[in-house]
Amino acid sequence: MSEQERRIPEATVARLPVYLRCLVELADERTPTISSERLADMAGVNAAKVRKDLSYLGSYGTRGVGYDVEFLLYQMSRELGLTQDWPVVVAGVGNLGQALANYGGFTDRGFPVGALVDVDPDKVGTSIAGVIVRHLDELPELVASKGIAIGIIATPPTAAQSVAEKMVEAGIGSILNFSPSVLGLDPEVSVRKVDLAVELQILSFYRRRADGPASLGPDGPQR
Amino acid sequence: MSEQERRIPEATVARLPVYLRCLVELADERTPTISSERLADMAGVNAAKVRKDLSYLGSYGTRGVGYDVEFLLYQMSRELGLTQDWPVVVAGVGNLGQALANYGGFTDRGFPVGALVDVDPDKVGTSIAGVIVRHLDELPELVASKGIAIGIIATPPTAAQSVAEKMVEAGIGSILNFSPSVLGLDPEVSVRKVDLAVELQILSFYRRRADGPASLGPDGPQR
DNA sequence: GTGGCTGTGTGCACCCGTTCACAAAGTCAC
DNA sequence: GTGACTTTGTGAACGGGTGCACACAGCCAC
Ligand SMILES: NC(=O)c1ccc[n+]([C@@H]2O[C@H](COP(=O)([O-])OP(=O)(O)OC[C@H]3O[C@@H](n4cnc5c(N)ncnc54)[C@H](O)[C@@H]3O)[C@@H](O)[C@H]2O)c1
Ligand SMILES: NC(=O)c1ccc[n+]([C@@H]2O[C@H](COP(=O)([O-])OP(=O)(O)OC[C@H]3O[C@@H](n4cnc5c(N)ncnc54)[C@H](O)[C@@H]3O)[C@@H](O)[C@H]2O)c1
Repeated sequence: MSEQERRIPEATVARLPVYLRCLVELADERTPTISSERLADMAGVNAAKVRKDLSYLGSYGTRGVGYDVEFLLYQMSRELGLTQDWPVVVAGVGNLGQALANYGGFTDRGFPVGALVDVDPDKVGTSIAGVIVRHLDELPELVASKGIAIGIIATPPTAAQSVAEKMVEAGIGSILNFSPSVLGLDPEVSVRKVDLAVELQILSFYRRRADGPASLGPDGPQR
Repeated sequence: MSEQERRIPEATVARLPVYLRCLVELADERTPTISSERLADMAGVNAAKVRKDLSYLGSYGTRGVGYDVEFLLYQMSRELGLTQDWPVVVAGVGNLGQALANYGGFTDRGFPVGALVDVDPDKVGTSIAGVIVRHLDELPELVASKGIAIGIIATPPTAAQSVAEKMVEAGIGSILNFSPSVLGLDPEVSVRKVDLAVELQILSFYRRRADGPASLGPDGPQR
């Protein structure tokens, strides 16, 4: 696995953020190195999988020792594009949108809330977590001026498709969709969907089956 | 594929709720039948996949015609265990917990909020969406009296593991975890995790790669 | 009834991802 | 320097999921 341009498998990409969080934790407690075995435990996956996943980033381990936490943390952040901030815009500041806007965890991880938009005149102009809610129509200017890269959809499902299209028009190329609706967009645009009702229904399925196999999460086994 | 006990693949289970939502939409607009092709379009998947998925439920289609919407809806609801309600408890009524409690979409889909629990004395005793917040310690009685089947964790990550254990002790067998923490529980317990920061980081990865392949969602391609 | 048409159900080949197992690389004690 | 020990990196086997392709079931028109 030399220094060529490796293509990282989809499944691995989905696990990198989990490893990343483990590494942050380890770095916080000043652990200098970590073996694939222990990291696997923390992340709830198989050790061989950890090694294979990490090997896509490069041969950063030391045989007989493990991985240098700080170094791996840096390499992984770089690979995930987390060496820079990615401001997000939240569309729809209802129940969920407000919770997202008030949540500090995103900003901490490099995803500051650059803008909030809604169409409700009662909401436009109000301020949430220090950010003033703007009208959806101002999206293009907001995206341009704040350097917004990611759009989060927290509108009712009926509005989702049109909001998504406006985001794409405004230059956004990555969308996280919380509404239970299937978006039809240019395949160039990266879309991820979080559908809470779907999660509950999957749990319901396994429950009904008198405890079938422990369910798997979005991206592999969970613990 | 006779009337024997079919084992439905994990990947199929994750898609059934998506089909279900499409069917509900179709039923609402009084569409009598639907072809795999059209349903595939609506769900954003491949038509052959739809047919194979549906075939696990039984041979409910009519060749040359398609599937009877109402009938399929019923069969699928039954298979997903949605012919009954599954009350949920939300642990942690902060930003996210309150948004969840206020959200009507769960109750509509058969997942009423049976209880809310927290440990903050300022929150215990208050009422959210008509449900009084109780102390975490009351979980066992609440689970028993309200027939709660599913636990939703919306506490800070540090509390997640201990809350999860208390849920399991109280008799809960299915958990939806919103905190960014890896839970270690009896494999009998079904756990699903929704980690918003992970989703954003995955988007960040593909964005950095100057628009790699459109990302895939939790369970397959998305649109 | 017959023929034509539409769309299901599924066999099959392929691909991606997982896991095992082990050689090689590196560390450390002496 | 040598040897024992630890842990990586990866080849190879396996398993599950996807999507093509097509036989054939069922409907409709006449
Ligand atoms: N609240 C939850 O816990 C929760 C859980 C699961 C899913 N969801 C989904 O998230 C979405 C939002 O849920 P919610 O509870 O926050 O709903 P909500 O009704 O509280 O808020 C929706 C907000 O979107 C705004 N809006 C409507 N049309 C818009 C448009 N075209 N552009 C911009 N904003 C617009 C509304 O003014 C409102 O402020 C829904 O699709 C819902 O299904 C929410
Ligand atoms: N708010 C969001 O939009 C958002 C987004 C992504 C992830 N999350 C995750 O969801 C979780 C909750 O986020 P939040 O923003 O609502 O946090 P929050 O701090 O607003 O609320 C947490 C609540 O949990 C309660 N709590 C603490 N310990 C508890 C315990 N042992 N048992 C029961 N309740 C307890 C607190 O009293 C508080 O009410 C966090 O893990 C966070 O990382 C939240």
